[in-house]
Amino acid sequence: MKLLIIEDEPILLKDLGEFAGKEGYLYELAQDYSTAVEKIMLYDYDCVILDINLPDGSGFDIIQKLRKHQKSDGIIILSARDSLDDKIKGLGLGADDYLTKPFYYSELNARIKAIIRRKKFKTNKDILFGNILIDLDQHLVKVGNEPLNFTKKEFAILTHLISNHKRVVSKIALSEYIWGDFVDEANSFDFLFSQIKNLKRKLKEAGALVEIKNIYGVGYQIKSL
Amino acid sequence: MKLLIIEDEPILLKDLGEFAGKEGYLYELAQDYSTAVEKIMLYDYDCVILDINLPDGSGFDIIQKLRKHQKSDGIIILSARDSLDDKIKGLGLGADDYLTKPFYYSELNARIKAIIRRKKFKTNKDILFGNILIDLDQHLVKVGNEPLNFTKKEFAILTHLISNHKRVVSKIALSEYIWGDFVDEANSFDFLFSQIKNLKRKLKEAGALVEIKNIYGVGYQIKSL
DNA sequence: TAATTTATTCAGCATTTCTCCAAAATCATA
DNA sequence: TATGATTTTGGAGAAATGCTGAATAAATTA
Repeated sequence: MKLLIIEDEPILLKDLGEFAGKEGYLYELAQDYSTAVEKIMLYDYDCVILDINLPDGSGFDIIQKLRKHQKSDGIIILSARDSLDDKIKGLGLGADDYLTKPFYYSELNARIKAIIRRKKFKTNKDILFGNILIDLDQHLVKVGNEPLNFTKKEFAILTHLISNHKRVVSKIALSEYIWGDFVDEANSFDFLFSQIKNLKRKLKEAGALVEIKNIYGVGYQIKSL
Repeated sequence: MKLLIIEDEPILLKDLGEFAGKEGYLYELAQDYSTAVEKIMLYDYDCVILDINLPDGSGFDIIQKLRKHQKSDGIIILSARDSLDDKIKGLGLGADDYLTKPFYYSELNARIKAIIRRKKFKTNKDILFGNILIDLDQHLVKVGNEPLNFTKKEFAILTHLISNHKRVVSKIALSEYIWGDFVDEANSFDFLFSQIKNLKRKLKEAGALVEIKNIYGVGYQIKSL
């Protein structure tokens, strides 16, 4: 579950980052328009949180760029102005939701979760795969009826595999999703293997009816048994 | 599925090679203009990944040469400059897509797959031959409805035969396609025979309604039964 | 700050794929 | 049919890829 947070005001940006971390999201930060555009063009996020007023460009532009390039990232607009015009314009360009500063983090969080549910899993309900139940609201995974503790990265990998369960996710794509701009210096996927290992172990111990399958030389695919 | 990667910057070239290997492509590397031109004229690639700025010649030239000689290789341009002019010029000369550095490998990969689908198989959908379904996205082959595991080389041979199913593919052409500039000291096609052997076995075991036919002294042709 | 949890790194082991070889089978045609 | 060339087949060992457990580092929490 990965967010991109775009906000020029440094303190708010930092706070938003901390909020994201605490809530168990993976995230990247962008402080200006050009950084944001670069990141958006290069990679897929589950949800983009976007300040409309940036010093070096318009947030509306970013929305347009995303949609023009068929990116399906969720978009939540933050704006200081409580302007109905801005809201209409933003939603018209393809944003998914709108929040006026100041806002409560709980409010932001609720909207992020709603959007991710809708966009990434295309449902409004909890996500069920095999006997695995993902409760986005609580950032919780249940196997059968027992809650199971996953770390941030394990959770991210698991949900990413589940939302892409119809395809093989390559090691590179998975690594980029989890670790961001991924340079493979050591020519090794050791860190990915480690995460996958723990994920598999926990799933097995809990009796999950799913299998994370390796496709030799390519990547992984999750299957329900 | 074979790529030619043209890039003068050694580290990026190496990284691109590793990426290609990891994603399950066959590939060759060229570090300069003249090597690239030579390879392009001699062999066919499914997709050429091309840095526009080379020390000893222009990437635009390479595109022109390819198109002038009716080669149908897909072409993806890499460029450091985010110049609209370059993009327009490249696409005008016959390139298929464009990517600005830096880029994420998952993004590059998505574009390669889209191009190969369009160019090699002239379709945007999955490829169906006999009861064999090839899903390029997943690097997956289904026979009937059962997924079947092929190795990188088996997969490459199978798709190459299928995309050329209307003619006989010579042993030399197949070998060059799989093993690159293939020097045949012992005049032996042992490598190829080994691969064909396994390919045939897997297809047979899975009940595929195709036959890989040997044309004595020439090569192979795949036929649907 | 100390204690605890999470993430990364590494070396050794396991598995899968590739190469190479040799023997058997098949083919073309003299 | 006999002959040499070509193809098929089986399998051993090498190479590439993936997995595991333990040690260390980093981050988080108390």
